Amino acid sequence: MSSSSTHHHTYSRKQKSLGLLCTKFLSLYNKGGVRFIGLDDAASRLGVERRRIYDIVNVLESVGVLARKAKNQYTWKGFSAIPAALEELKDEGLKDNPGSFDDSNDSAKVSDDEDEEETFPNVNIESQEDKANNLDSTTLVKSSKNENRREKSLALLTQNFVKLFVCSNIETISLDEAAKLLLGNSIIRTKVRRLYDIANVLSSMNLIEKTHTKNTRKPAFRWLGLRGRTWNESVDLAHNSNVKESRKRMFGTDITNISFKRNKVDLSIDGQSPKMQNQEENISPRAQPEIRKLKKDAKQTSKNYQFGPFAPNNVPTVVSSENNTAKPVHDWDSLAQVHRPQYQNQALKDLFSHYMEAWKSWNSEAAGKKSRKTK
DNA sequence: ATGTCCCGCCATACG
DNA sequence: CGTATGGCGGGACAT
Repeated sequence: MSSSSTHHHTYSRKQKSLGLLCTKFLSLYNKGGVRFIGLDDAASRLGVERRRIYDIVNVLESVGVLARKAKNQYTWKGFSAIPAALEELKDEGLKDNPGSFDDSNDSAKVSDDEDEEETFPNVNIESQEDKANNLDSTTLVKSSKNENRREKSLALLTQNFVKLFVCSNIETISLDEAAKLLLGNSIIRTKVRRLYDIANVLSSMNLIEKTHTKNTRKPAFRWLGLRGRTWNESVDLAHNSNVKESRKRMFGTDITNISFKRNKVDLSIDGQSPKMQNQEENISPRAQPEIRKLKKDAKQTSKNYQFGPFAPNNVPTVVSSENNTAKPVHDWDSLAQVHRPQYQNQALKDLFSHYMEAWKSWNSEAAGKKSRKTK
């Protein structure tokens, strides 16, 4: 395989990005009727290696869009499952963070802040059977390993990343900051890299959007959440597909690449898949049957508790101010402004304390760079 | 130079 | 053992 290659430099990184791949994945399986998703099928259809599918699937599962069913098999839950998933992550996040032994404000900031400051991201693994375990050592060991494994999984990182937004009033955050907040056991650098992956797929779902910090400095991501979009099974996907991509180097004649592997195109599960999606991701549906202008959009600034877009259980009549063709109308922006960045609970305060500490130390450490890990 | 992040080696988990 | 998962990070591409 490999095929000589290295010839046509039509190669463009963007075309192979995880985000775009995720968008394709989504549009491919969001078209009604899909219930099961085989990883092999997805991989061959999207023309990528299995490895990439794992990345996507893991984060999608973290937000409820997919659910693992069995080996090589996932169940499509749809965007409508997102609200519940976020809700769950939310109180899960608020619930944990026991603080272990921190009743008073964090005192002193450890002289040597190596890397092990974790305090927030704690998978609340209920130990309801921490004592009465008839489990043989094997199980214990395995469990321990799984835990350790899981500890650094993309899925967990994703959940914690999301919790960051959903549990606080943080609206925008840079990946560096996020990585520091979500310190685990891995080096910051590695974590940031993973965060890029996560951010990309989350972006393709429009749960977040790339921007820059308030200081108009470093790039960062802004939480969009459910906004007012119709996260329902019907239609809607609205991947912001900008057509302003005529930024080619060599020559952009086509997007041809992707070597359709055509591995095993069985498609047994897919009962019907007409013409499926067109070639491009730019579907420009914008159908929007009737755009009831409604009122001026009495934004739900009222009291949705704290985060507007949390549909309790149903799907409110949508408000969706379509967008798509061009720059999405961010009037959520103003909505976001309404939210006062005030911490409403102790947990968040703590979180921010640590955040500040980490930030400062990291900042002072500055470009410590070159961790030169003894290999 | 710094920010992104693709690619795929290879350790693990699983069967 | 073979196969399925998915950490992890070198280093290429973007800005």
